[in-house]
Amino acid sequence: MPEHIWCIQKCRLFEQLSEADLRFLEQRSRVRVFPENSSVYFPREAADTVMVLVEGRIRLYSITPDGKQAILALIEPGELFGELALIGTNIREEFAQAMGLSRVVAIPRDVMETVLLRNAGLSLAITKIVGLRQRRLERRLRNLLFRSNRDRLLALLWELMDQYGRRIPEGTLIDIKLSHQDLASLIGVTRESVTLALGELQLERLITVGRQRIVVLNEHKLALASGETMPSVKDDAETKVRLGGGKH
Amino acid sequence: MPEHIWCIQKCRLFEQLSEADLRFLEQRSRVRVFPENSSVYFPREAADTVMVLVEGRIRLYSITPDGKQAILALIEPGELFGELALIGTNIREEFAQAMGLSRVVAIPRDVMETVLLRNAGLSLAITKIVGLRQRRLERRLRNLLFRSNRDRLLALLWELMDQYGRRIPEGTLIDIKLSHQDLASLIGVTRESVTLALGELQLERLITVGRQRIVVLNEHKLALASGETMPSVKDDAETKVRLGGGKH
DNA sequence: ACCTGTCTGTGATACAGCTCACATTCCAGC
DNA sequence: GCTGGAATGTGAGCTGTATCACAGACAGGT
Repeated sequence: MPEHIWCIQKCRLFEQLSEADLRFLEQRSRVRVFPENSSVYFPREAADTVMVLVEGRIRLYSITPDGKQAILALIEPGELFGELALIGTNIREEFAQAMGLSRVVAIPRDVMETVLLRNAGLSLAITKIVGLRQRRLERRLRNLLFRSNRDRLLALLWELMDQYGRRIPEGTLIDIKLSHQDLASLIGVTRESVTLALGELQLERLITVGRQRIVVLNEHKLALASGETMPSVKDDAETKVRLGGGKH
Repeated sequence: MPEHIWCIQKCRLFEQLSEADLRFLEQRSRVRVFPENSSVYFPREAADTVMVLVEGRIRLYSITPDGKQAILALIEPGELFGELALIGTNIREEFAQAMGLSRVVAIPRDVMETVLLRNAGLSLAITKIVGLRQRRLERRLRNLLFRSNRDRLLALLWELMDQYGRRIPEGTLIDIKLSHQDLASLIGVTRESVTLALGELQLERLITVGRQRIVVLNEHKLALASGETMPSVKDDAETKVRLGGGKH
């Protein structure tokens, strides 16, 4: 009962649960610790637990046929992952790897389901979380489709700034250690291309780069460049019909 | 009370609701009909309703800065969409367009939330649906990252076969009308490239193509080619560590 | 049966990005 | 402090795709 409860309570998700439910969860779930770079789960492994990350950072990725790593998501403390165990899926589809020493609570599927059925509020909260993740995915998707190498990187920086940005005197520090290779794996380009593009952006005074360290000098310009601030819409019927090459 | 109830009940999602809740939903939501190619909603529009598609088909897409259409998802009857209204988001981020004459039930956010809070079961069901959609998105993401034009198309065909496949004598018909342009918009390549690649696949006797009509001749070969059947895992510690260019 | 607009097919050309092959810099751990 | 491995920087090809510019085929409406 000691750290379990602490871990679970720490996650704001569960704070609305009753004492009884908390204890129930606590008894049935297990805390596991993963050293840096160790694997939390693999594709094809049985997916019978939902995971909550307590501390550390998890990288979800898959491997393309030609051996390249494609990062699907980075999980932060307090976040849920492997939650697809909740839906019927019985095997995992990606790799999950600890990026630093990580502590994880694993909740069996049926336990989670029971608690959810008893707590409509929690259920709703989870729906919202999954929904949020979905929105992130959709954004990423549209930032990959049809976009140049450079634009993908800009969009990624924008996203990262949103999530990990921390104000410092010079500008906004992206407060997470990612190698060029990691960035590349996030947007589906080669490591060399990232190096190149980062160099260019630095020349343009948009950012400054150091080893695993990026500072955004001008948020506004980045926003513009990444196309993330939607243009002030002035869409009359005309515009709509012409847009895109599709059939309209 | 006439067709409303009918529409809502038809959607299996809601079949577990009590009479009272059904009536509540029915009173507060509105049915709307959209002619072919009309818009259901736009980016930046207020997102205060969750939509359920009763009949027709909806295309969710966004427009890239250089005017290309990127299709995020196709919605089928019985499916939920615009569900991000449920989470805090207050504006839509994509275009929703009717691909054929479509009938939609629009449920105000607060109504939906009320019903969800009263029905943990429904809540769980929705979580599962959103989860499913998420899995689709993740698959798509990894099928775009690092993959050649041809492989993207193969992966897409596989996905479409899964979803719209119908057995006919010659093989499996992909039972949905999509132009080459549509396919292109789904995988982020040009229309010409799709035409080319489809031609190749036809030469290889993998598929036969007609106007807005694709028949998969050999599912098994397609599965292999699309890389969707994971290779029989034989991952010892060795393999794991080397895989991908990342830092391990 | 027309005929108009959408869909499809095909080439010539340009260029962005990948590949491969290194040199260099940095940091962590002994 | 060294020093080995990871992270970064840079260049010379090559190749896959986008672009552009058409021409033909089909479908649905009048």
